[in-house]
Amino acid sequence: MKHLIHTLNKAFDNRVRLGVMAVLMANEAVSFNDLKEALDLTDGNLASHVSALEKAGYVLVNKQFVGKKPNTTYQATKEGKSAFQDHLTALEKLLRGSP
Amino acid sequence: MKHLIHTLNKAFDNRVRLGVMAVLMANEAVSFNDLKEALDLTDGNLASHVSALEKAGYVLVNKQFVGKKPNTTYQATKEGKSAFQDHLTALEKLLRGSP
DNA sequence: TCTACTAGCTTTGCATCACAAAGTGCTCTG
DNA sequence: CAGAGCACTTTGTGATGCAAAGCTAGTAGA
Repeated sequence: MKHLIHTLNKAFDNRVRLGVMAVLMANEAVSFNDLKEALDLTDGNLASHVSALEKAGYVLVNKQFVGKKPNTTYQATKEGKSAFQDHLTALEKLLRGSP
Repeated sequence: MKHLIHTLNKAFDNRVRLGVMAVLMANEAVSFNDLKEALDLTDGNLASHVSALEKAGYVLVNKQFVGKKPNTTYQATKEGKSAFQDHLTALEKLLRGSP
């Protein structure tokens, strides 16, 4: 008997990735440093989680120069947004105890 | 700058433990086998997660005999319920993007 | 040109964790 | 006595989280 918990997306089962997605749902594009400060993470830590989300096709990476400085921004893909929504509704269903 | 994600309870940051707590919030007492079937887990897997929650003081273990068969039931402690509620509200705040 | 600095990673290393499968000890049933 | 059910515990393997250090490319200052 398959339970709801098995439908939760493994890509989001981590607090940092939840935070990243939450920020990216609320803001169109967010820079590396803004994300890092917003979530209070070390850069390596953030980089690894973001790259995991990128590999999953859930975030889009945009490397460019702003003035003379490199600037990488991230945004959620359409897939990412809907997968995240699905994850949230599954979570809610699970937590409201209504199978 | 501390972010909400750092206030999420580590004891609950796993899908199985979320499921266990959700079931225990909805039902006063649940037996080992019922939990195992409800969540579709192997017994070893369930046992380890439940014992983690027990060590955290979030679930209460009740060993007894029903007729002649051993029967272990679990229930959420008061601490467990309130910690879980806190976790959920933190989650919601995080996901609704309203700091 | 030498040095320092920033942004954004990648690598390393360690500790933790999830999970399945197998094993254990107990009791009851046939 | 054999077998089965309950509730674990142990074992083993592979994935994960995380911090810290290292690295690279470009820029700015002296």
